[in-house]
Amino acid sequence: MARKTGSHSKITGPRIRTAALTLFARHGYAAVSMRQIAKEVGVQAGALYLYTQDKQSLLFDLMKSHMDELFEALEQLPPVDDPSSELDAFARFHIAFHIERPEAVFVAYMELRNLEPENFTKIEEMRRRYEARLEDIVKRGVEAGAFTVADSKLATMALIAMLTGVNTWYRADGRMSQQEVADIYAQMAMNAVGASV
Amino acid sequence: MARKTGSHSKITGPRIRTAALTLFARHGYAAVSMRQIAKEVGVQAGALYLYTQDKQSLLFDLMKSHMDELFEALEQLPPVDDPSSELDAFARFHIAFHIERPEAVFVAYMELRNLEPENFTKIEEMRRRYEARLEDIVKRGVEAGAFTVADSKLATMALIAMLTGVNTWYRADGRMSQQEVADIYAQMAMNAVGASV
DNA sequence: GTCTATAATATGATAGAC
DNA sequence: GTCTATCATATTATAGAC
Repeated sequence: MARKTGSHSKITGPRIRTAALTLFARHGYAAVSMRQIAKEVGVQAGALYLYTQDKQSLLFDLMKSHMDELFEALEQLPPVDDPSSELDAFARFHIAFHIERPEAVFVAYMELRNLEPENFTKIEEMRRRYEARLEDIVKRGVEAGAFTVADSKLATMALIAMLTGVNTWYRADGRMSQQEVADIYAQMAMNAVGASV
Repeated sequence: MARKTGSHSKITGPRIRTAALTLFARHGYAAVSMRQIAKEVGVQAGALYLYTQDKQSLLFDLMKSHMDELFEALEQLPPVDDPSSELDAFARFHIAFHIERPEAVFVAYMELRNLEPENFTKIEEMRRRYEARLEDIVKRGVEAGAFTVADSKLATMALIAMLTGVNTWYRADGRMSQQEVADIYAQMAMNAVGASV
């Protein structure tokens, strides 16, 4: 496996992805040109096509990787017994995961409409699956008499929106630590479904 | 004030705004061309510039109008005495207002990053003012002993995110009426801040 | 693996005819 | 008030040199 002079395939690929993620998050997919991405990486525009089939693939791969990471991390959650502990753990997990990668979260949500139909379907399906995980917890809590909600589906959507909303205002250099934020939001999530803590 | 044949200034202006709003919501500001908007309206691209200074003004005017309408509607809310009733009324107002104009809400949030700096500042200031109205309610509720929250600012952000989240899934032809949704969400909002209903 | 050059096309905005 | 034509520029993506 001889390496040619000037070859950087192991490093350039990830740098392109990082630059694209940052630029897409800041200006939006449609507003960012391949030349901007190339400039950020320090290569010419043509070189990008050695690492991605086209601009759309670049976006899709970023969103797909984000969702893959989300599920991978979710599987690491230690199992707990009662629904209240489950919801508490999920809330804390969701906040920790999302707060740590604001750009990816932003792109995953904001750029859905810029995905071509079949790519959109794939990402939507993954998002649906993730929400179903939370809905399961809510439903089990209701069945066990631990939660009081008028509608499990609506409660699930309300919880997801509330928890993900942290990303709109949280700053690492703000007045609160990630831990404090997670504590407070987990409590509000529990309250929202009428759980006693 | 003679009117020339073929003059439609009274009707074309609003139609341009409507078309732009729909297209911006569906595809994003950066992805929509002036020619697309013109085609939707049924005029040539050049004619758009009789009604808007440029593409950026078109976006800003849409967002500004949306925020103006929001405040106008908020002022119509009948005053109530206790903080619990105030929060209940605000939650119902917020959902009703946002659920009725999904495109404007979507654009107002998603296209913030495509506003030029001074336009961005103006819209952000209005958004901040709206959030402050809710924060006031939360704070008064805490002082009155009606709510139990760890932090008023975080509770406010959590409530706004939860309530606005309705727009991500609500469809007029769905299984629930707007009234049912408002009832359920208002209840969850009250729960979240530990209010007894 | 990266560059330069370029094809093919789209863009925002304006000028001038009607 | 609207249209056609156009300017000046930017876009994605590819071909071929090194």
